[in-house]
This record gives sequence, structure tokens and C-alpha cells, in this order.
Amino acid sequence: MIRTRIAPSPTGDDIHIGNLYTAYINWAFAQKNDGKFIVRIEDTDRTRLVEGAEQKILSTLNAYGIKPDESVEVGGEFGPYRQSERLPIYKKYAEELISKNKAYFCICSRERLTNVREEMKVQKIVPKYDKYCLGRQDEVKKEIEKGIEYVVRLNISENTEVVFDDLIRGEIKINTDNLDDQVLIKSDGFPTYHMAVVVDDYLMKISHVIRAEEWISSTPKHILLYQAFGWELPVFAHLPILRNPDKSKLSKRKNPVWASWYLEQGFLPKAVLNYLALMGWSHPEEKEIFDHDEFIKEFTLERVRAVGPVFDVKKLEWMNGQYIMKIQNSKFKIQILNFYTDKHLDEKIVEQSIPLIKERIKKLSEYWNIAGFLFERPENFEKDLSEQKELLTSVAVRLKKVESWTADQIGEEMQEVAQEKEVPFGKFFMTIRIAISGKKITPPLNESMEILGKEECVERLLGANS
RNA sequence: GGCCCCGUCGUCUAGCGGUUUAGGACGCCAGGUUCUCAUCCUGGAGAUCACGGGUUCGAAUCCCGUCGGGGUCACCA
Repeated sequence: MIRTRIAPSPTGDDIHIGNLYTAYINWAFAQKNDGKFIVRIEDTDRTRLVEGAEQKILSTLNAYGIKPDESVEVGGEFGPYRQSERLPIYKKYAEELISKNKAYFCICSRERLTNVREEMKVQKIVPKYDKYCLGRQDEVKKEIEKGIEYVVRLNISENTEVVFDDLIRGEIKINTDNLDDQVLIKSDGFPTYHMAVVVDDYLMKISHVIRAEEWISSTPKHILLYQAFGWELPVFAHLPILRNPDKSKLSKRKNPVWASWYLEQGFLPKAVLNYLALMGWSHPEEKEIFDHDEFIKEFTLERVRAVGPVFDVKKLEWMNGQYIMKIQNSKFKIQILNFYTDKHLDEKIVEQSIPLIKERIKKLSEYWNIAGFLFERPENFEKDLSEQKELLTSVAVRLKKVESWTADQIGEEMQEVAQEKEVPFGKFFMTIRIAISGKKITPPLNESMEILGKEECVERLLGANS
């Protein structure tokens, strides 16, 4: 049974777009193999915990349509799925390690720790804990009984090669001399990430650990833990990390990173996910636009490249535009209505406007800019119309007489006026366009005027710039 | 700095020893359609496959080195 997971930490405003990427891959991989996808909340850092973050992460994931088979919300047989509720479990396993001499208590002060590391840095050797407490465990235990704060450390043996096979990168080898005696249980009694992730992945029967590249260097620590327990290893696969344009790790200082931001901008969930699918992976037939089913069908970890791709919002916008063009008009109407709930848009007008703007916007947030004039009279005009009053008046007079108010008819009438007045079409229609919408760039004019209705158009033509 | 990962057009990528004058997509430029914009169509610029050595009849593709980029070195995940 294939079981994958993502393990977000509620330490930010929302789920990071890079985590959404990891989530999509994990989810798709589980789907492909008739497996299960689990969301586990890793809330062991009490100092960085952000109120409401867990809920936000879960709801954003849901908004993107990535539904876990097991999680704090839907439950499952391997719960609890929140690490802060699993403390006794970690404690038990830590004790097991201690009894097997694979781990030990440490009561060194932070001052001593930094001093030791500083000293090692000066000597140009890998700064790490010097195992001082390991050699005096009886003494340490007595101190602990008296109430001194302590941590539990993994006892890593020296000069040993840890080798693992990464499904994306092949064999990766690291010597334990580069590894610190990792803290397993912190002084507040909470496990560290390394402890919790291994215990939980084991207990939750995670078969494939698919996570970002930044975890490669801690994977040996995890493997050592699995070995200390005598547990079978999961398969590891480290995905490339998404980059800023300057190639550094995608960060909020240089890029919008919260997954919900993209939704707020009017990107469609499926378009974002489709774009993300193309990060480091490509369709065997080089297709760029494909839905979940096709991705699930074609995705393989072996095809993932190990290079860190730059997240290109421009291409995302193009892709979103592609999705918008393909979306059903009735569905699109609802999307727009939902996106602009605060404006209480007239549903009928939205519906009529859709064929006009569908090929013109790349995200929902552009709708108001291009179609707002259908709902409100323009207050500003991008071109001065004071010299055009006579022309606008004659157009208004002419249109007043039109009986069948259709785009074609409106267009014909206006063309006739333009010819009578000997005004070139380009200039003529731009003047009307500005009078009607206030803008130089608009959806097709005749159709827009049809939507606005005769009376409104005539009033706008007469009232423009007056 | 140590360790680890990576290196094909500006960006996302195809390529897995010969079919490649290195293909596609985004973006960019030009033209066409058009009352604006967009869509659509056509064309174009853009990568000596980081560099240097090998291996081979033959290398973007395999090996080594150099350089460059990134990640990681916490009682954070």
C-alpha cells in the first residue's frame, strides 16, 4: 500500500506555495497508486506557533481541491494527526532508544553549547556537540532527578557512511562525521522535527517520503533513527525547491509565497496546480495543459528533474488565461460573482459580459478593470472629449432612434454617422469608446453598448465630459 | 567554510551515444486579421548544451576536474 503525506507546520500565515507543490505531487502519486494521502500537522515548535495557521492551511488545501484521505479533519486509523497530541508516543520511543544506548540525556547549557561550537569553528572542524554528557550519564540522571532541564540526544557513531537511494537523485552518501548528535526531545518535552517525523512516518506506515530538497541533509539523521529502532526505511524522493528569479529559495521577501494569495489574485486552483506540475516535471508528450486525471496517469517520480526551477508568474498568468478561455460560461459567471461578492454585481450583466471578456483577462482580478464600466458610469476619461461634444451629440441623437438595440444595428448606425461626419473609423470609435467606458481599452464596443442599453448609452454620450 | 544537490535559449523544459543545422512552451520582436485591447494565424531573434580534459569511429548525452548556482550545518521545521 502506497502511503504519502505532507507535514505542514502552522508557523506562518498560510501554506507556502512550495508546500502546495509538494502536496500536489504527494497527492497525485498516492492517487496514481491507489494509495492514501495524509496531512499531518507538525506543531512541535511552540515558540513559532501561529494562531489560526493550521485552519488556514487546511482550508487553502481544500480550496485547491487537494483532499487528504487522513488528517486532523477527516480522521483516520493512524491518528491523532496533530503531533502536539502524540507526546506520550514520542516519549515512549525516546525511552526505548535510551534503554538501547542509542540515545542519551544531555543537560549542557546553551552557553556551553555555543562555546563548544565556536571553539570548533575556530579550529575549522565541523561544529557539533562534543558528547560531553554521554560520558557522565549517571551524574546527568541525578541532576535530572533534582529537576534540571534536559534534552535527549541521538548517539551518532563516528565515521560511518550513511547511504540512501533517492528516487529522483540516485545514491546519496554522507559521512556521520558531518552530523551532530541530534536533539530528539527538547527541554519542553516536545520532540524535534527529526524525532517526530521518523516516529510518525513509521507509525502511519508512510511508504514514500516525498519532500523538498532542503531535507536532503537531514535525511541521514532520519535513517540513523530508523536503524536505531530497527525499522524498515521508506522510499525517499527529494523534489527540487522552487526558486525566486535570482535562483534563491522561493521566499516571501522576493515573491508572493502564500498559496491563498494566488487565489485572491483570481488564479484558478487548477491552473496553479497545472503550472506547479510543470516545475521539474514534464509530460511525456510535452503537453503543457492537462487536468488532474491526466497528471495522475502520467506522473512518475523518475521523470522529475533535480534542478530548482524558477517560479515564473508570467507563465502562470498565461496558463490561467488558457484555463479561463476553456471554462464554461455559466461556471465562469459564478466564479466572477464569488470573486466580487462585495460589489454585488448584477448577475445578468455579468453573464452577458462573459463572452466579451473571456479572451481578454488572465485572472479574475482583471475583470473589474475591463468590465467595470458595464456596472458604473465612468468618472474619469482617459482622453479629453471636450472638443467632441458635437460629434457625441449627433451619435446620441442617431442612436435614440434605433429600434432594434443590437450590437450589429448599433455598429451600422455609428458607422453611418462616422461617414456622414467624415471622421475616420479609428478616431471615431475611440471617441465613442471613451465616452461610454472612460477607457481606451475595452471589450468590443457594439456589444458592450448593447448590454448597457439604449438609454444608458445615450445618456453617457451626452453627459461625457460635461 | 564543511557536507550535500544541481548546471540545455531570459524563464519552464524535450533530449537519455549517431534520425539534431539542439525541438517545444512562456516572454520578447515583426507582420496579418481588427473601430481599441485581447484572441487567432504567420514569421523572427534567442542555447558554441557552464568551462576544460578524457572515453568513443561518433557526446548535450558516459567519466574526471574546474568554475558557477542552490541547499544545509539550532532545544526551527
